[in-house]
Amino acid sequence: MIFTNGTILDMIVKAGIRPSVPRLAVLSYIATKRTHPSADEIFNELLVKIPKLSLTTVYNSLKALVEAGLVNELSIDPTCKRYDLAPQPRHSHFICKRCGKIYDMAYPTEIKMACTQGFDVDNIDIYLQGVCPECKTNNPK
Amino acid sequence: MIFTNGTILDMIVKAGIRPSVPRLAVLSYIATKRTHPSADEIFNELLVKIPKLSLTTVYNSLKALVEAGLVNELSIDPTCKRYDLAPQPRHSHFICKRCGKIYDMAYPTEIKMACTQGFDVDNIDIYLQGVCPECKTNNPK
DNA sequence: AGTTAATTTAAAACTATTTTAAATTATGGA
DNA sequence: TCCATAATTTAAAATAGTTTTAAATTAACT
Repeated sequence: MIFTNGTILDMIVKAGIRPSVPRLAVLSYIATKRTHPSADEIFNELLVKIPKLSLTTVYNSLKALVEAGLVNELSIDPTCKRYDLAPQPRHSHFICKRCGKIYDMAYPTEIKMACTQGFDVDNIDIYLQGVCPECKTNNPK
Repeated sequence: MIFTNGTILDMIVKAGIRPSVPRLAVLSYIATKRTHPSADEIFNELLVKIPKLSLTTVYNSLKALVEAGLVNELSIDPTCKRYDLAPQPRHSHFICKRCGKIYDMAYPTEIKMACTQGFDVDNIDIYLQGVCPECKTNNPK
């Protein structure tokens, strides 16, 4: 088991889905790097270690991991879906409009959501946009 | 000027872009219906009144309106971009996971965002997911 | 070991969006 | 008003992300 460790394996097994090599590798990649990668990024990175991997398998694995509740799909990037490890402390996401990098940010200590009467709210995503510190110095407008 | 009224025309002129028929129609549609429509929805609805309209023109118009600050692009729907009238009181968006309809919701009276030091935050989008009142009664799981 | 079910794969299909280049329309000056 | 120029629209093709399909492979269970 090269691409993962006990924790990743445990997560998948406990979630009740089969711990195939691609699923372990995909979840491990998302959990280790914390880049909120796209399917394409995951595919290209894993291809180095798993030459037979196909992009469809990455999509399949992501679908299984999302359905199992191990991975969250972010829609912060208008060009493609991004993926984040689900069992994390609640947090917001920031996308830099210069470099496109996505950062974790603190979740508001309190959100006063008025007027949700009658709605069953399962989740609240908070997406911030702006310029990251790195781009402010290295990539000024 | 069939497809608009003084307000829509004024908005476009004041924003400094040319008030072409497609732009007036697109902005008018977004402003009148408040369905947070996709480019495709806008195209199909307007096609009835403007038979020569092309989908590319709708995309072009949306791009111009977004750049002019009159329209906001929402990424709440993972399948396609949705559009909302920009000069509105700040509000959140709710997407129903049963029917896909998007609702305006109140914006939090206060968001305590910690840890944004070093980041220039231009915008904060709040996307809620869950089940809308209508689906709770008419479309139970 | 053999059967069945799940997963992976490559290929093709699909959908949303963008690009291209030509045609049309609007604008501003002679 | 006419002409030149610039902006906009259009249809077609291209692109990009994702999904579907069906066959091949792999794992699980007798």
